[in-house]
Amino acid sequence: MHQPRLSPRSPAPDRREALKSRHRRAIVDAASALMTERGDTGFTVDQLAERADVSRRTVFNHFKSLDDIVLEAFGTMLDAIVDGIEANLAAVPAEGPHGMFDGLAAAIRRTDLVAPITRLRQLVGPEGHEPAPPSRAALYERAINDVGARLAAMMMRRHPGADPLVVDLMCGAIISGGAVTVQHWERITGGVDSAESRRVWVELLDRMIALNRDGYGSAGPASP
Amino acid sequence: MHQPRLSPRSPAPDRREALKSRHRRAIVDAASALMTERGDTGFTVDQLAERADVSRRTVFNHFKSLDDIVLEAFGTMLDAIVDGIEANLAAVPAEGPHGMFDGLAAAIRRTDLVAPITRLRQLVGPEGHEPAPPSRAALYERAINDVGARLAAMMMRRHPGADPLVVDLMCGAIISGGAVTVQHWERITGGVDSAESRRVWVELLDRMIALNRDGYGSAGPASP
DNA sequence: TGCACTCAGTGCGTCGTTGCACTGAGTGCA
DNA sequence: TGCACTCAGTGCAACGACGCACTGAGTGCA
Repeated sequence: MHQPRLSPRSPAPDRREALKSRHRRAIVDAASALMTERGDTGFTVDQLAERADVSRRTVFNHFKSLDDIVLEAFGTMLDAIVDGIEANLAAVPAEGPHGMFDGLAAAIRRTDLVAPITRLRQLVGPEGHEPAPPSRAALYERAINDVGARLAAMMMRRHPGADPLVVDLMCGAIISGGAVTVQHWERITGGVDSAESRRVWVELLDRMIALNRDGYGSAGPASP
Repeated sequence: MHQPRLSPRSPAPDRREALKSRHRRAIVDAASALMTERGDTGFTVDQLAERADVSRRTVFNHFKSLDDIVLEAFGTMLDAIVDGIEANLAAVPAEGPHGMFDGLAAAIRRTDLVAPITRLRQLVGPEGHEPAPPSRAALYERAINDVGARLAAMMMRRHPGADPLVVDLMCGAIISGGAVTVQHWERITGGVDSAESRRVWVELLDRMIALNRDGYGSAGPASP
């Protein structure tokens, strides 16, 4: 069932709509609260329903699955990532045939991706669970895909004449690349913030951006 | 539909019951608030529903009529009257064949009936509406009857072996007599509190009690 | 006195919530 | 490896709230 996100400034037309919206909001807010308190997404439907003050059946009347709720609860966090990138896009004018990509790349260089992506990975799969169980990995994957989709929507708004396929692929690649880069950066530096670890981040990010800019055609090892 | 009064100390067994109780309570509380604010019972169902945050249909799902709600809202006030009488009953031991009546009479002499009955009449029918419209008069009548019923219930608890018919008649007579006495007292004194007006009250109350104690057989004018 | 209006109260159908019993996946343990 | 348990998710029916159109009583006015 299609659930449009309700704008806070458009009150529901009647009491039924209001109740429905209120319950949906309460469920998402409860999920956020439980994630914040526990530091992970491993709460049960019963705990969520109790916290939201609805029945567990009602939870599934509003959402298809627990993962859907968690993703919705991630919404604010994911929006913050995209909002940060968008703010930096405005600061850097992009020109020339690669303007869209170069502008995006410049904005990403200026945006803190480490903190939110690290936070996301912690919530979805706590330390010591490498590799994450398939269900947790799938949730993380969906969250990253969601950021890509939101980034694409934002880029389409800024470049209305752009090819939607290209924008979708580009944004998906950039965000997935960002996530992989964070992962490598953590392996190399242990996730510790320092002048050296920031240098490593810039290097890895530049490589990721360059590979995405120029393509992977010559990405393999040199032929003998 | 029978609606048992829910004790605050017995939470509803499930969410449906809880919701039902919550809405019923909200309706009664809203009626109390509106009566207090307006100084009368002349609010509309729409105003009540809005204040209680339910639909006007829901109001009639819980109560048969607006008057039923008003009476329910009077509950605290009416209970206070009976509680006051009961407290004074405990202070005066009643002995002898007329012990029950004499004890009740003594307690009533020590209880302030003027304030609550005056308050009740003001809420039900504001000044300048004498005689009150039939509908308002009916509401007042039901409220007075309700006090009588509560008083009878309390007296039965204190005198388990008493004849229920006698107790019902006695309590109804005493309370109705009290209301009539307040009315006469107001006509004579204008409702003003003073040493003289209190003397008049005691005189009228004594006459009412004596008539009820001894019956109305010789109540008419003396034969020539 | 008839008309227009307000408001209490109602019947009926829809909607969202809820209770309950159930299935199946995943997990831990003997 | 089989069993018992937990938990996500589901189908179904009942319940309470709600929306809506309606009726009738009461009221004020020309």
